[in-house]
Amino acid sequence: MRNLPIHIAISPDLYTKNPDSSDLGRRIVCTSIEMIDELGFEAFTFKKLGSRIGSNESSVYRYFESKHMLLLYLINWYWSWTEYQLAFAVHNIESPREKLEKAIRIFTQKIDVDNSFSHINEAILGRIIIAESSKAYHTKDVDKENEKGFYKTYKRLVKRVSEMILEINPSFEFPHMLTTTVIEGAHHQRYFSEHLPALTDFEEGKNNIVRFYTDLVFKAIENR
Amino acid sequence: MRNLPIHIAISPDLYTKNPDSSDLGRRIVCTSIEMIDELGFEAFTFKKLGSRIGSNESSVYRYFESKHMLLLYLINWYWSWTEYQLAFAVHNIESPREKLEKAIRIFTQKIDVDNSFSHINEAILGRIIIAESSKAYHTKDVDKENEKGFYKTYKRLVKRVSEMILEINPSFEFPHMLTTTVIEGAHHQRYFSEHLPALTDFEEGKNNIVRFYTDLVFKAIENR
DNA sequence: TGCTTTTTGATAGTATTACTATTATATTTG
DNA sequence: CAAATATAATAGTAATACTATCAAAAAGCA
Repeated sequence: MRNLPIHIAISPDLYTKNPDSSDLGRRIVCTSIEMIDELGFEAFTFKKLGSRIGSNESSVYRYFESKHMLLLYLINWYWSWTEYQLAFAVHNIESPREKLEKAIRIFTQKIDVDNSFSHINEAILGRIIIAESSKAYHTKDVDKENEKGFYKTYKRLVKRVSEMILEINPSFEFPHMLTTTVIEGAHHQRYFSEHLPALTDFEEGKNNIVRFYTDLVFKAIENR
Repeated sequence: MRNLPIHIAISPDLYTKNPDSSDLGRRIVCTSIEMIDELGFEAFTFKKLGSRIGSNESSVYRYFESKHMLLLYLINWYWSWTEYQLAFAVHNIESPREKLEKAIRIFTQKIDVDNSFSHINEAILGRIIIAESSKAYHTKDVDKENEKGFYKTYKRLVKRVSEMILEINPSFEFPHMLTTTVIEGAHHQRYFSEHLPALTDFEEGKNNIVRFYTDLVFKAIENR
């Protein structure tokens, strides 16, 4: 997938004006990624963002209704991008086990920059997803927002991986649980490894997160 | 453990004045649990809490420095309570496998009220832990707060379960990862089952969450 | 080129939040 | 009963998460 100019389409429900349609919009997105990473989501404001990009608050509001909608946009962008990574990784691979192994690696390995999408730094965005994405759905509005389709990118990805699992073992009862356990779990382990190391068994360069979850999945779907 | 007046001690670093030392303090804690559950953590304020308990904002601030510290207090209370549940459940049990199985059940089953602690409703508190607890450590201050010991109750619990795992298989490489994967994972599944069912395989009354994670753990620690 | 439409920028304003500070009034304790 | 302590009431502050308005700049196009 490297260096191919693939375009990631985001549902118009997630923005007021498409940030990909103007230079200002793209600067809003890429600078917001930097700033959320630097300041954390709570300390990040549209006012600060506006002044950093040499514009102002009201211009940002013309693209995104709220901070929260911007976060949802970023999350959906990230999962769409991951979906492409996944599609590319399993392309032309026959073996269902090999396909699943590649998928697990994508979710559990360190997130790397992908040159295909110039203005977005996926490594930084990955850190935001790890640290902030749960705040997007742990809200009193989840149900309403779920109906509006704000989480559909993630759900589609989970469905895709679940199908890979069923390809290997069609009688496995819990493919969705296993998939979300791996995706969310890997994020936790990455976060813990940096901030709460007592909660993990991370060791630099030993690929423990990938190894742990790969082993976990293949043992789980085995018919004893 | 039912109906025994066990006392849960919380580190004084987590409060300004011990809420367990006065009637007002206990009302602050138990009413805050109700209100966070009703309103969600972001919409919950000390002002609203003060007026609900027939007191006011400034009185609440005398017990807790901030909303965030109150959340940390609740989280530590919850994990201490879970630690008691765990100790009680494995007491007098010889078999390491049976002990671990009981532990997994405690983390994955539906949270139930425990009559031992009159003023706190553990079932509601459990919902708060599931929906809000990740907000406590996904902050720019994690490292500082970790040094101050604000997460030590949770870390101690994870350590305890990790030791149970190692009792069964001393050569298992990732006991902490496995433990946090189960605890955090089970919380996610409970949340998803209510709000994002496409992400899980929950079915009422079929005990899928307990079954899934029990199976996952025992297969994972097996030496193939 | 001029003219219109659209996009952006600047300023102002609002309600609410997350506090702090002060002081008066209860309540407890010695 | 006095002194100490706990609580309640009020006021105030800086910041946040927006909304509204309007002028200036840029883009589209005849």
